[in-house]
Amino acid sequence: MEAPYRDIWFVDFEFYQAGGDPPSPLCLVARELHSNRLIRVFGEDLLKMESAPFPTDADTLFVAYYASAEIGCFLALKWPIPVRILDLYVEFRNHTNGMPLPHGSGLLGAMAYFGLNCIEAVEKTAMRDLALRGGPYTHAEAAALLDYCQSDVDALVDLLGRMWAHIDLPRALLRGRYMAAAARIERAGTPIDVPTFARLVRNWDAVKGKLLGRADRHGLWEKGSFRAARFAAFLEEHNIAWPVEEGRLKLDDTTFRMMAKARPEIASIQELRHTLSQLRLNDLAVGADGFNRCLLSVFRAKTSRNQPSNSKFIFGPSVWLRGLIKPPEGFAAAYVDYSQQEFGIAAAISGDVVMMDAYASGDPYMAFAIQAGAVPIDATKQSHPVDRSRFKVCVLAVQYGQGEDSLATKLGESKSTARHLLQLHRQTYRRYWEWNDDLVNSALLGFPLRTVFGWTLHPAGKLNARSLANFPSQAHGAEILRLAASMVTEGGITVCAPVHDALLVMAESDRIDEVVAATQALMAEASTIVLNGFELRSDAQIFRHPERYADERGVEMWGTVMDILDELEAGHVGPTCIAGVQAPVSALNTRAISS
DNA sequence: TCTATATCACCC
DNA sequence: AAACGGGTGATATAGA
Repeated sequence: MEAPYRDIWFVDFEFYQAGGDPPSPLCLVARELHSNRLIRVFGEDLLKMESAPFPTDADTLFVAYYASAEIGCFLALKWPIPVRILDLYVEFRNHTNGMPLPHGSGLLGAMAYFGLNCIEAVEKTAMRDLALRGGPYTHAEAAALLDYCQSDVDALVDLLGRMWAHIDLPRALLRGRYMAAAARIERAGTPIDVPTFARLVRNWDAVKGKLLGRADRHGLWEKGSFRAARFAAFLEEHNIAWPVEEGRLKLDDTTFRMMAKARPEIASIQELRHTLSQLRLNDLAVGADGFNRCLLSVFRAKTSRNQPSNSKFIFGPSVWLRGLIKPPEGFAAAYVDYSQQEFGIAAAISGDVVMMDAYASGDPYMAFAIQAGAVPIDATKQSHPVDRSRFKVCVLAVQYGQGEDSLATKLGESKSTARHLLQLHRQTYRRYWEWNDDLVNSALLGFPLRTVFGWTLHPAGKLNARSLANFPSQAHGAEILRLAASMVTEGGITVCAPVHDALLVMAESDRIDEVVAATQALMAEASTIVLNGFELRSDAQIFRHPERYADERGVEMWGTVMDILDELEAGHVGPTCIAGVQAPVSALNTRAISS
C-alpha cells in the first residue's frame, strides 16, 4: 500500500475503567507496518513512560479501532496525542453504514465482514472480563492480556489491508481528528451536584410514593407502576368508552389528552402519568470526582451523530434532571447551541437563496411567513406571534417529513390549513424542494447519500423516503458539531459534552465570558467550513457556581421534586426509606468496562 | 420465572 | 402499508 507516511503504527490498549471515571491503562501493544517492529508494554512500565514508545508526529499514521479509547489512555498517561489518527471503526461504519451487519460493527464484526480470521468472541469476552476485573495480575494473566492485545493489533493490520482501497484518507483523518476531541470530552465530563444527586437517588422511590400519595386518587398505581388492569376496571366503573387497539387500551399521551377534553377526571390521571414518566435516574455515570463521564458512542447513528447511553449520560434523561449540572466552586459552564441549525443547513446545502435569506434574517420562522406572503413585510415575533408559531411548526414538520394529517393534529387546525402551509413551504423554497426530491429519488434508486466530508449512507433494505430526506441536514449537523468540537478542544477549551447541536463548555468563572466568545467564534467558523461559507449563529446560556443549569422546560419539575425532597428530609432524622421499596443505589456504585 | 417484543416517553 | 427524522431505555405483556 502507498501512503505518504514514514511509519504506520497499529495500536491497542487494554485498560480498566470504573463507571464515571477516566480509564486506567493496563497494557499497550503497537506494531509498525513496514518494519514489522513490535512493542509490548505492561503495567508499571507503561506508567513510567513520558510519551508513546513510537513516533506520533505528522509523518506517522496512527491506526486504531475506536481510537477515542486509545487516546483516552494517552490522556491518562499524559502523553502527547498522535497528530494523524486513522480509526478503522469509524471507516468501517462509514463503509457499511445503512447495511445490515450480522456480526455488528466491532472489530470482530469488521473482520467477519471482510472474511478475515481473528480470535473468537468468547475469548474476547474472557479477556475483557480479565481487564475489567482490574489488577493485580499474575505473570500468566499479564501475558494473556498482552497476547490478546497483540491479537487485536495483528487483526488491525489485516483489516487495513482490506480497507485501504476504500478509505478516503484526508477525510478519514478529519474523522480521526474528532476521535481525539471525543477522548478529551470523555475525559473532561460534566460537573454534577453530587450531594443533590445522592439525595435524589436515596429518596427516589419515596419521591415517587409522595407524588402518588398526593395524586393517585383512584388507586391506579401499584408498587409505583401504572396498572392497565386497574385502569380498565376504573373505566368500566365510570362507564367510559376508551380507544382500543388490538384488544388493548391505548395508553399514550395523545390518547389521554384527547380523552381528558371530554372527561375532566382523566386529566389528573394524565398529568400524574406524565410527571411520573419523567422520574428516571438509574445509572447516571458519576465518577469519584463528581463528573459525569460516559462513552459518547461516536458515529453510532446512521447520520454519524454520537449516541451515548441515555441512562449514563446526563443529557439523556428528561431535561429537568439537568438541574444536577453544577460547576464546581470557582468555575462556570455554558451551554452553547446553534440556532435553528437544521433550517440553516438545509438552506445552505440546497443552495436555496430564499431560504438562506430567511436564516440570515435572524428569525427564519417569521421570515418564512413574510416570504410566503402570509403577513406584512414588517411583521415581527411581537406583532404576529400566532402566525409565527404556525410557520414555525410547519418548518419543523418539513424537517422530519411530516404529512398534512399529522401537521393538522399538531397545529390543532384543519387538514386544509396544514396542506396550505406545506404548499407555501414548497412554493417559497422551490430550490430546496427540487434538490431534496432529486436526492431522495436517487437514494431510492440505490445511490448512496454523502455529506461534503464523505459520511455516507448506503441505501439498503426497506427505505423510508422521510428518513432519506432528513439525512443531509442531520448528517451535516453532525459534521459541523464534530468539527466545532475538534477546533474548540484543540483551542484548549474544556468541552464537557456534545449534544447534537450544542456544546457544554466549562472554565474558571472569571474566564467564562471570553471562553464562550471563543467557542461561539469557532462554532461559527466550523459551520462556514462545512457549509461553504454559510455561517450559523449560536446562543449561549452561562451559569456560574453556585448556579445550576436550568432548562426552562424543566424548572417546574425540578422545583416540585426539590420541595418533596425537603419535605421528606424534614420528617426524618435517619435515612429515608419506605418499607419494601428498594432504592436504586446502583446509581452510586461503580462498574467497570474495558476496551 | 425469564426473555423477547411491543409500546411509550424522553432527547436533539 | 404507512404517512414524524435520528436515537436509548423503561415497562408491560406474551410466550416458552
